[in-house]
Amino acid sequence: MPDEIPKLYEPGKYETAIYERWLAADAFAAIPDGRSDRYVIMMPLPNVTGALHMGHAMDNVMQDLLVRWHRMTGDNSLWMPGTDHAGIGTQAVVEKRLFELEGKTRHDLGREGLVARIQAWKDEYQERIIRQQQRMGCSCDWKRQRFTMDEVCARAVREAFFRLFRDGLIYRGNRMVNWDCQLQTAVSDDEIVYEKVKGHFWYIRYPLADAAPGEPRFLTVATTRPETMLGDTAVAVHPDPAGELEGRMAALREKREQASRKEGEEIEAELERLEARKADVLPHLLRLKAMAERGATVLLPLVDRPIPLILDEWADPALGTGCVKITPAHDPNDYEIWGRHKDGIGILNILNPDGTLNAAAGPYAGLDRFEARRRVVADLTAAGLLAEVEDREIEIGHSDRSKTPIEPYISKQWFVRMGDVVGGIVCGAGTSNEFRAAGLAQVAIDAAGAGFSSPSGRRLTFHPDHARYGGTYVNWLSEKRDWCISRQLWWGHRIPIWRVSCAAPDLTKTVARLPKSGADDLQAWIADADGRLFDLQAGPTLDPSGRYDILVSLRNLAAESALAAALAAAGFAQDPDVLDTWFSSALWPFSTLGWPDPATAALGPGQRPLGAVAGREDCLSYYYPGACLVTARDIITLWVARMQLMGLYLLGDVPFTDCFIHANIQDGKGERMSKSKGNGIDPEDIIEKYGADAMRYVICDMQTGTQDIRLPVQAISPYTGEIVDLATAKHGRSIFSYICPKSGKEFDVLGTLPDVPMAKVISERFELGRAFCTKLWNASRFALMNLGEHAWAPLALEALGEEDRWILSRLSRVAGAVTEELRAYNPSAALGAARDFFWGDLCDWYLEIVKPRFKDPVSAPAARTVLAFALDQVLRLFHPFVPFITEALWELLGAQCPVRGLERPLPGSPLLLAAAWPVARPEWRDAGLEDEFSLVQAVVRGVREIRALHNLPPSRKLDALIRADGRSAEILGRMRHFVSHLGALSSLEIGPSVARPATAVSHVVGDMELYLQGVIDPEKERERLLAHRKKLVEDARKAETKLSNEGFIGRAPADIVEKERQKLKDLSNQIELIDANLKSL
RNA sequence: GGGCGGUUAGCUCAGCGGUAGAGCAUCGGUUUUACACGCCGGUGGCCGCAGGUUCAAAUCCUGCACCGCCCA
Repeated sequence: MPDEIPKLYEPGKYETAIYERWLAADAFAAIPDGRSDRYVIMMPLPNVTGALHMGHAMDNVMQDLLVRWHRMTGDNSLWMPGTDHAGIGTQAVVEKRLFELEGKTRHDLGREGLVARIQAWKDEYQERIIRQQQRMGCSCDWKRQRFTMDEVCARAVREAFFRLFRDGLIYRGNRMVNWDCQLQTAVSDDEIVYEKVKGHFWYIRYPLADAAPGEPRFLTVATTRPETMLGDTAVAVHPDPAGELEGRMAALREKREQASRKEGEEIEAELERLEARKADVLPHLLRLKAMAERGATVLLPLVDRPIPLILDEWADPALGTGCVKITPAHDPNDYEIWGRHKDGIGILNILNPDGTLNAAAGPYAGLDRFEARRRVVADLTAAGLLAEVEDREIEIGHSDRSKTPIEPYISKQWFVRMGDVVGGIVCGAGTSNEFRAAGLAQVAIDAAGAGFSSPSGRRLTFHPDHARYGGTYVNWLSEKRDWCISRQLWWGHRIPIWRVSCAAPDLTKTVARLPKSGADDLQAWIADADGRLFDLQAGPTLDPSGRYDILVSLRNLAAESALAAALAAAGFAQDPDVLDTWFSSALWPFSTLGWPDPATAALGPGQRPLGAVAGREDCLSYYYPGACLVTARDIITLWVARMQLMGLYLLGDVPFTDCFIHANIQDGKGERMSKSKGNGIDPEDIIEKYGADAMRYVICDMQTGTQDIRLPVQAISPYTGEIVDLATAKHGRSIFSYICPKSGKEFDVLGTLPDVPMAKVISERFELGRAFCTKLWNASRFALMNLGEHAWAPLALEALGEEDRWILSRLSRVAGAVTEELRAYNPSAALGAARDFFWGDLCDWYLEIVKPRFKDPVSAPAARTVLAFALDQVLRLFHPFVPFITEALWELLGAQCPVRGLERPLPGSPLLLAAAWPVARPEWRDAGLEDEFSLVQAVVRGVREIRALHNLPPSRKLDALIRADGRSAEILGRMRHFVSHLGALSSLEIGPSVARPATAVSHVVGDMELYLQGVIDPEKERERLLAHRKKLVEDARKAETKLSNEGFIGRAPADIVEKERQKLKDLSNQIELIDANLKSL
């Protein structure tokens, strides 16, 4: 049987079958049982926007590593998989395709039609994503797979929204958004592309309404968007222009002191410019400031609307005219200024959602925004109010989807109140974990602090650098900015609010029409324009001239079907918006487990039940809170923080206690890898070329700490099949296409050019992983070939050879080290420790030493027992990193050698996935023996070095003598057969008085000297000795310097000083020996 | 503009007070019956720059330069 094992491991032949065996055994299943140790990972749900790339592979492999390890340690382990509907992202790609392929907009399809299209897209990509994850080897419990819009998740979203709303933590208010006038929707910041375009800076003169004699009659403002003047509600000047200029200049003078010459010139020029402004502009600004202080007004041209002249530091006296127009409804900065001066200035929206001007624009109403600009400029020119026009390059944000310029636009949005609230909030209301907190953000901040105490006693820790990532988390949360949760989309969870707007006197009448039944499932508030909430009875106490909203939230679908019709009859309409995707993903750690009621969760066919079954707890109480969240840095604020505050608020406990932040993957140029940039790698391409384990191995090896990873990428030419380095290849006609250097033909890495073949993007870095798998395969193959018809029998440690005890000592050490490194979230170090043991100790030394024993009937059985045991442990240690190949070898080892162990048989397992994790055996540790072995290794390395230098192949046996005494002589004598065998020696003499034969070359190893006969090139030998001597002398000189330093002798710890003395002594001895050898050459 | 990182061998990265490391690449040697995707042995570093703290600095502190990321 072992003879049939092929020399090369071909992953493609094993991976699918092994994964299917795991699935058939339901080996990833997580079911509550009597174990109190449990390990829960909630997968950071990938978007269904597109397929996974290497960044996801990193994320998934890290999770699989942790969960497989914990499963082997005996924890009841759940890895919950799932996908995210990714509202804006998915709707955007589908709408974009719809337009490109069919020329249709979403309005042509209607809400239901579009949602059906997106659903189809989601089905396709969800399937693809799961396939990718399964090919990577992810050991998720697929029978718990969720999608954020599943019924079970939707119910949780609804319940969470209802509770927040009931507790007054949700409101509707104004917000400036990026508005796409063509698609008539708000778009997120990352969907805006900024382009430099040629534009103008228009200088407009505004008359001052009530200038006294000696006061200026005009002021000038500058703008790139003159039509927005129609929405101006103020003009601002700096409150202390003189002081500001002086301060600016003082700072520059100070900087000039230390600046380089070139910088100094620049600073000098700037100082001169400011000096000039003091003369030209400042007097004017000072007069304007005085006017502002007495409440002067500006008469807005073209519409003759009086607006106040105000004081605000945003108006920079060092720039432009020093005056700025304030258009709060159409500029984000101005909107902030409005926030600071709410009592003094108004806010005026002049745009309709389609980009035409509305009634507030007076005579310009109905014009398109671009036409309005032309008309405004023409009219200002005619009125003689256009002081100047300057050409200028402007950065303009364009919608990535419609390619039209984005407008800053005020709109009504829904918010979650993040700040502290009067009276605080109740967390975990109605649970045994109930406690009070100041507010949502604050409780999430507290949970990451050392002093946090909640009823559960758990808190959140980041790895591998809590100070850094905890800082990111706390800093962001500390802003306590309200969370905008509404999106003007059709794909997502509809906001469960019905509302009607009415005048204050009508409030009582409308409130009376609200349905009476099911009051527990209905929460209603009266809200004013700023989002302030009032009791339903508050109507008579409110400003009678105001308009108010009545907001109603229905708790669940049952309430909706019972009450929605009555609401509609009372004039209420459901809000058309959907919730931010992060709202549903924030609930992921418990919505997936059936919160608020696992017993009644609506699951898909074939899914595992969530409620209590046959004496077992329900899944929510068993698996919440989870253990670890695995993700990348950029998700800390978006998602980690939101999950924390939702978990704390709704369940009274952190959703997970540990958050492992892994690296991001960049390409060879340091750019973040993404498929849309053309530098992304599809994990399936790597798996096909190198194997899933090779990919996983390299990913684990790269995850060293907090450092992002550069992964240079290459393409496989579709013409020649050769590998093309994308960093150096010439581009074709697009930046995503390249020229194959051999064939001169063009290929494409994105698949966007229909007539150009697509190339797969890979990275040669994965060769390393493939080499490792081959090594593991072959070492196992060798073991299996030599284990023979091995009948297991117990073995006492004393019955073993020195090499046996040595490898067991090393094994015990490494089992502890791998575990420690995994605990410290250091996969690279864990893998490195296992690899060094396996490749270095086991393959390079132990296997080489025991080879002869397999032919010796006396010493073979012990060697076989130890080897089978070592291989068993190695496979277990590597399994979480490289699960497929180890599982395949486990089966072969089990067939060859079903019982393994030393003093007693190890507990077996048909599947390695379910086998027990190795534990360190302190009683096997033998530090003395390891030291002795190091000495033997040093001697063997000495022999090899001389062989290499003098071109003496191992086939040529050498005669060797070693001058050694005391302990060294004893050790070498005892292990002389290792030296003979590994050094390929024909004879070996060891002793204190061994003399150097005249024809021999000599090598100093510690306090010993090694003589090898039959070496002939004295010149090479001389060079080698001199080089060695040089290094020793250099080290000795350093040591001498140190030891002659009184500070060192006096202040360094005694053991350090002693070590240095010993070192110098050793070095001096070695130099003496080398000198003697040089002389005798 | 604010915050957080990074800069160590040709490349990708460890090390984070006590003699500069790994893998890949490179250069020799090696087809010895597990493995040439292997084995054996080399070469290669003012640890970004400038100051400081310390008996001792790649490691701690300050400043500068360059490169990233996040937020405005």
